[in-house]
Amino acid sequence: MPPPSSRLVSSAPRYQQVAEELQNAIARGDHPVGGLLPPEPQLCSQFGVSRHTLRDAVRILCDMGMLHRQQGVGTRIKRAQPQQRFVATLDSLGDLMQYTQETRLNFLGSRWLEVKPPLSEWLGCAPGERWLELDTYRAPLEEDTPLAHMKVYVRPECEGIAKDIRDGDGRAWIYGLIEQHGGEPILQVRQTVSAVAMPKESARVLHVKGGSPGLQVRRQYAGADRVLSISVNVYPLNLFEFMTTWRLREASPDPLG
Amino acid sequence: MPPPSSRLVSSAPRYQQVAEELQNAIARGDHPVGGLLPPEPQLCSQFGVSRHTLRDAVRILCDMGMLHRQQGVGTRIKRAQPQQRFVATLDSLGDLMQYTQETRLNFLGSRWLEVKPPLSEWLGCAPGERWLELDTYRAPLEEDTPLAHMKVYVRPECEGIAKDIRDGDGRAWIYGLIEQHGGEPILQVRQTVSAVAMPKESARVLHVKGGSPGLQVRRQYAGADRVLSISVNVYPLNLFEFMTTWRLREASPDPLG
DNA sequence: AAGTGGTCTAGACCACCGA
DNA sequence: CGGTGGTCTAGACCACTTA
Repeated sequence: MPPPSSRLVSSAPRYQQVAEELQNAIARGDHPVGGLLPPEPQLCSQFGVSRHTLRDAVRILCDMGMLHRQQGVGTRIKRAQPQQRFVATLDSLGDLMQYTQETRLNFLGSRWLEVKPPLSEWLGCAPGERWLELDTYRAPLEEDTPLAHMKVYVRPECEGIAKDIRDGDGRAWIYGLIEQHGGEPILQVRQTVSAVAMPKESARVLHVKGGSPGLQVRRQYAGADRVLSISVNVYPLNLFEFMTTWRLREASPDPLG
Repeated sequence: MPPPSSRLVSSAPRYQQVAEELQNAIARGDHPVGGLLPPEPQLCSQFGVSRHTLRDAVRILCDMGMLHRQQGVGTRIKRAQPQQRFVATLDSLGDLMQYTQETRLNFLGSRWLEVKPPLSEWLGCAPGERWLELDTYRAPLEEDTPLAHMKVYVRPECEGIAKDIRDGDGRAWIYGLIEQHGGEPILQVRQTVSAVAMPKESARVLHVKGGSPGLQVRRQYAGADRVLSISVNVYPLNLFEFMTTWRLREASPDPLG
């Protein structure tokens, strides 16, 4: 077997070359979407590489979402083109609550309620279930001008959160409290941003006119198989922007650090 | 060498165990942040695994952003805790313009302007530069009720975009047009969502009252070293929600498919 | 039972970096 | 130059799926 280099053009590692050739073959339609790739041993001999090298190549295409490997079955072609081109990352949800550091969470009250649509849909539960509603607002550390009105809905077993917020130092972090009281890790967060006409209740808290423009940010915190909690934030005009940066997946990993 | 299993508790693959042990060691401070991990051969004997298995383990921690490998130097500890816990992905920006399929982009007009703040900041250029402003709106395919008012700002060399939109079939896709005319791939998209009081101009286009609540979605399309274009969308109340789902990085890759 | 991908080993050579 | 991580091979056994 000749050494892997000694080619003319290619200086790229063999597994990258194989990945590229495979990608081209799939894009060309040699392997139809939905079908199975030939077994690894066959591909190995076809490309003249060891199984390990081939698997490194296949891994790349899996990461790009084109292939899906399943033990005992085979490698299925999911897409002819790479998906997930853009990726956004969060450092442990720090960005989601970016200004937690400079603000304080204040307790207004809490009450039990039987949820109705659309709340029940947001919670992923049947109408009529009992959840605890926490009424809070967020303000700068030294002032008391509210920046946001927030309602949080938690399951009965997380009732203790209310006390933590009421008696805490205001540095509480909904995300952490949920994991702590629910005893279940948060695996997924879904965030929905929309425009709202300021509801009366929020308007009163935020000292703005009812019906004036506002931003509603709804966050759904989910565990393995159920919604653990949701929060609904309302921000007045000009006080809040939500920014997300998407990077090309292939691009160098975070040039900023 | 005993077979890799025959332990009591662990059924997880050895490389995952090693990754976990390494992660714990780093979290404990055995290997200080900023320092170098012991060389791979040493770690191999320490964990009693082959170099390949060890490298699989190290790869996991690299993916979690805790380690950084550099050929000829070593493996440096970047963080004691995993970063980038949550990840959101976009399928080639399909979600960003999710309803492109069902709507049409309509041309209203275009004009040259010398940009001023805040536009110049959004464009990442000096005030006074000349950009082309495209005025457009988006409506359902069969109707003409506008769903969104959109302004797009492009560099002079992308002037042709105006013609494409005006004379096109309305299925044009800003993202694609920019890459096509600019001759430069888009590497990053930054999206900023905020509440707005409906500007007069948008209000007229959207047939709503000026000053009524609206959602502004600003998108900055950037190439390798400069902003290629930005678009500013304004949506009326109740017609648009922006949703993002963040998943735990370690979680299984997209249970929904 | 046969065939798939998943894991692991032992050993080799290379490209790169810093002293 | 010596040591690092990067790549690659040949071969082995295992876990899983399907029939």
